[in-house]
Amino acid sequence: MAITKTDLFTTEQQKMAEMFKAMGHPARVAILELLSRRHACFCGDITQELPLAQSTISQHLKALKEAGLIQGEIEGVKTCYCLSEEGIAQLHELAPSFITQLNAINNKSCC
Amino acid sequence: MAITKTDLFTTEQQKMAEMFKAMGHPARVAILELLSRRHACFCGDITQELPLAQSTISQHLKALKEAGLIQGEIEGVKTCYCLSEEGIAQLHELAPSFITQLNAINNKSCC
DNA sequence: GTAATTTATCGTATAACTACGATAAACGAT
DNA sequence: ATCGTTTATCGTAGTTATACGATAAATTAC
Repeated sequence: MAITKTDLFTTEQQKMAEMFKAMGHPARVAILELLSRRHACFCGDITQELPLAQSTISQHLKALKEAGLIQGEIEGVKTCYCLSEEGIAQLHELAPSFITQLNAINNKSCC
Repeated sequence: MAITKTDLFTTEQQKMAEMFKAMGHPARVAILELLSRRHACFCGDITQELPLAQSTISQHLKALKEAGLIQGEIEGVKTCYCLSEEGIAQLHELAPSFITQLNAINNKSCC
């Protein structure tokens, strides 16, 4: 994130920004959609679906995991990924109300 | 964003990622909240509210503007910022359904 | 034990982000 | 015209992101 004055904002603002940032790449949006449709995926499955190298996919998975949106379970040689219950719950708790709150009424007379 | 294979994803995925990315920083979350509350702000107002330098605020405003979420109108010496009607509409159109779609049921039996 | 499979990590190159001070540009007021 | 105000941009430094190939680590299969 480069140097970020993270301690100067509220916990909610930080958490929301963290989740939004994790979703701020087309590949990660696609991964979340994939996990939502197929419910559980091995890393290899995702690598097959997306036009990116395996190592790149792994990095995106790591980013989503660090943001708490997904979780991974090692199953023998493979690792199975799925959406994280707590992470998605927190996303559902914070994001929609924030987004809904944004209203651009009267913007024709912006000032 | 560094090198992004942007043409390998759908337009929706790209647009959503672009907006999420724009909201992926606490300062920009705070700015959006501020614009939502006060409806219109000069750059100076925001600089007073947030603990960041004026040039940094200006950069964040530029990022939000390039993502289409806000707009700015020059008013004499000052510039007045407010939420963009089209941008917020697009956000409302894409983001909630995407977020709601994400369900982490049965994740106890992840695989 | 060896080989094959799967995934994470390392190394690397390039680009973007974050932050700040300093400066330029544009307008209003005097 | 000059000065003060406001904002955008430039320049810079340090950090992070994106992508890939190569390699390591762990398990399965033989």
